[in-house]
Amino acid sequence: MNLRERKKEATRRALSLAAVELALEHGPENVRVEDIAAAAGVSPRTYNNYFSSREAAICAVPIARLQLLGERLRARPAGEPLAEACVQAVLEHHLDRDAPDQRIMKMVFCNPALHGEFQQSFKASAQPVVDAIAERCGADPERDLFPALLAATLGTAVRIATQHWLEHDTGRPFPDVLREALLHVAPLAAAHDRHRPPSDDRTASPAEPGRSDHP
Amino acid sequence: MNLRERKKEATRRALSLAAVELALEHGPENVRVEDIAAAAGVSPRTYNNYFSSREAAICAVPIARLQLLGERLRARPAGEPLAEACVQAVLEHHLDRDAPDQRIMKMVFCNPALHGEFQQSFKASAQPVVDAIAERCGADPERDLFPALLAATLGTAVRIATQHWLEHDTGRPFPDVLREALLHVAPLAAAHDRHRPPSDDRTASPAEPGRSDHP
DNA sequence: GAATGATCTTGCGTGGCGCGCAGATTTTCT
DNA sequence: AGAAAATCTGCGCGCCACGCAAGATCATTC
Repeated sequence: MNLRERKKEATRRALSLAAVELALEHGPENVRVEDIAAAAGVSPRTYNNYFSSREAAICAVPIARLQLLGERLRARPAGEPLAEACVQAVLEHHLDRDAPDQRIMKMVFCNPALHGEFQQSFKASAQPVVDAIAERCGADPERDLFPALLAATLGTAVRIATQHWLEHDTGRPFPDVLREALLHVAPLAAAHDRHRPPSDDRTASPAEPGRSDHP
Repeated sequence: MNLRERKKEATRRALSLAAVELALEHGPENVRVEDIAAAAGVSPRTYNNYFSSREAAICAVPIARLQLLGERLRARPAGEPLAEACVQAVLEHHLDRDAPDQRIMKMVFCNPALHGEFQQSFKASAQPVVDAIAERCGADPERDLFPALLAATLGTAVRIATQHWLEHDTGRPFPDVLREALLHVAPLAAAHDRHRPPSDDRTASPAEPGRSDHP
């Protein structure tokens, strides 16, 4: 890779990292482009060469992780039902590191501009996830809308879990809430499995949504 | 109702209608606040007393219809399974009038700023839908996250159907695509029914997602 | 290793937006 | 009718995205 390209990627990274940092600290509305640029050590005009808005800079961080989710999904054992694979991959993806992501997600989901940018970037960058799903259930992501639908629904589950966890602050830990949301949407994948069993194992639906009484 | 309140609502309506009209004609980016205000016959400053952004003004139109969806859902026969009720209500809701809504949805879902504003407004204004779902399955929308999750997932299905229909332009009519997307997410509701059967009828899952070969 | 061409950065100017403020205007209440 | 409350509007400020063109930096070729 060129020095040029490395530098470019470095400033891009510095910019989005600075944007997230400042947004987390002062709130996304109270951060000026000027500050982000200064924190990354470039001119404000240069900032605009990389991102066309504060929102895009902030969302670049969680969006970049979507590629990882695709890999996690592919890494699930081949015989595993689609629903189980999705639930586990998403859980892993949100709980491995001590996750600054949780604070970021909160911020993104609570701000209209951020949320919009995220959705838009999601549509563009969730292709790895869509492809992984499509591969797993032998569908053509171009003709069949199921893979995109499942990917989007998983995103919805994460979003609703986050919002529910933030607003109705019961004492439940976030992983619990996220897991419940994922188990609720799992039948969507399970139903698809039931039409084309992944291998020869089609005993029972792999995951049953737990009623809100937690263990 | 006061003269004052009627006038206020009238200008609000005029503003959002003008915003949608102009956005559809020239594209949402090529419409200035000044134009919207002029089209509605008020000062630009007044526009900002009603909506804090172009996006909010445009989204006010489809958001207002969400209340109607809630009513449609309640109007479904009491014995009907949740999944079937949801599918039918959403289909009705998108296909009754010749629907300028379709063009509006296209515009909203393709623009990041609009989409974000829509999601945010959705969260606030989908309460009628959430409540209707909660009532139908005897859940407390405050404690149980299932109603909000189902409502959001239905929204996701509409969105994905719209985007899929717009981008991969196969010759299929939109209602077909929408119906397929809804049938795909129906198992989410069906699974919940299976835990608490709505009445005494728990024979079969009410809707099976059709494979992509259309009739 | 130096020259040339491609690419990136930066300063400046322009057009637009969101909103606080305060005076004029309209509506409501007594 | 007159006082009080709510609303509309013009003005000004700070912020932002972006086009343009000059300078700085890197890649490639000889």
